[in-house]
Amino acid sequence: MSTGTTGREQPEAAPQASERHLRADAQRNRERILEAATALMATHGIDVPIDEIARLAQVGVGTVYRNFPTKGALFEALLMARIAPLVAAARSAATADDPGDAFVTFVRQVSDEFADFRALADAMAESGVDLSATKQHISGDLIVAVEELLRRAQEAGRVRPDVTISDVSAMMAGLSHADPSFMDPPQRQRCVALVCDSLLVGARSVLPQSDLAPSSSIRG
Amino acid sequence: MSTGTTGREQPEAAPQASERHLRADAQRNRERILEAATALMATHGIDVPIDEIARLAQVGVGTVYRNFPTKGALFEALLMARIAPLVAAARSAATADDPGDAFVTFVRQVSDEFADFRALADAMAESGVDLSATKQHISGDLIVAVEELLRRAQEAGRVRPDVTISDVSAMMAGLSHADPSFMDPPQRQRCVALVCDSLLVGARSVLPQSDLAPSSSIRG
DNA sequence: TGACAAACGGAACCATCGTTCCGTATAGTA
DNA sequence: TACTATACGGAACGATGGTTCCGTTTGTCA
Repeated sequence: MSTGTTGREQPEAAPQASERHLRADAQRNRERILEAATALMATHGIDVPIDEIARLAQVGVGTVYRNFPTKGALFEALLMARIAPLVAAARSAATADDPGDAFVTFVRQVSDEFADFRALADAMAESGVDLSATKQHISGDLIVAVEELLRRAQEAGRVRPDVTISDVSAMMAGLSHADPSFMDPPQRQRCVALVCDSLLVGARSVLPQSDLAPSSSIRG
Repeated sequence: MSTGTTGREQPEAAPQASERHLRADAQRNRERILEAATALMATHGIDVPIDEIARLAQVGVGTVYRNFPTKGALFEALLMARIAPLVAAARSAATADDPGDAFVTFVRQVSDEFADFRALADAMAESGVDLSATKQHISGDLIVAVEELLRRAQEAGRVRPDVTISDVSAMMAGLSHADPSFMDPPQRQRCVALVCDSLLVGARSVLPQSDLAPSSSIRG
């Protein structure tokens, strides 16, 4: 694994990752595996067994292991494919006209990604454990990008100046709990709004209505 | 154990076992098991193997299973012992002179409990799955108690009127991620403060200093 | 002290899951 | 068509962990 260091492993489908010529069936199977793994890890997270991925992809487990040396490697490949767009989004947000709005939009985007791909939330939850070099590198990029976004939003006076990148990371990790299995989308949006309210200067969002929460609160 | 409040524990798990007369060694072993399980689940969460609990308690696994029919039952017994004081705390907070402050104190208390007893955070995280009748009953009590506390704090004008009990539950579930394994205590306190800021009316806490997060936020 | 039910310990059992191995099938090519 | 490197499938392996079983030990009481 620590060979090469060309660093051009493209997780998504990775056609050029194989310099050598892949047989047609091998190419097709690789794509099927990535598809199946994406579908299952989206809903079931990291805990889905390799056997099930193989079955859904209609290949044997051996074929999965021929493409990815370990389950972790497969997991990581999918994860990187998910994180890369977030890095791009954070970078783009950092240069937006209104960094405050861009910050909020980015937080919502991350939460959406957690909901769409449970395995990402899993990775966020178990933050710190068994991160490979690649994963650390890319998620490092993410941190750097968010740091810049945060700085801009603070300079624009939209995000509280006493908030740190650690705070933002931690609050986002908290949001990773907002998976659809026990939280309906409106509730998740309410949480995002609340988290943003806590980070922004003088913000008080109008919380979206939730199905599950009939607010019979005190409002007369 | 910073949670204190009421230091008393109620290790009632197997109803019929507590009814009939227990042999002296059986009684001692039962206590040892509860002690060992508490210690291990506090740091390692629900994932600690029964064998390790038995070893620490210096008993065989069979003895563990004679006291608790399944691992889940043992887990649940410990959990209930942790939740009961929180229910009491919530009830007492609801009648406090300043329900706003009491609300904040309670949120902090829950977060402390998550940090002190990782298994509770695990349970909060996997919210909804395989809750037994007992567990549902007691955590139902907790919800009711927090609901009352929330209502009072809203009536006092301290908590935003548009916040629901679902919001509070969800935000607390998010805080359950704040386990010590990747978050130092000051960082956890910052998160609690941020969450409270999002729920309270016009609140903007002074965030406690974190070891890991030098507050050179806007970059000096 | 002797008898016996209660309790004990931990080997064994079973299910799950990641990973490996190897005999077989096939895409690509001459 | 025949040949072979490549790829395939899935049985088998090993580790882990929850649970059961049973021969042995021990507390209790007469």
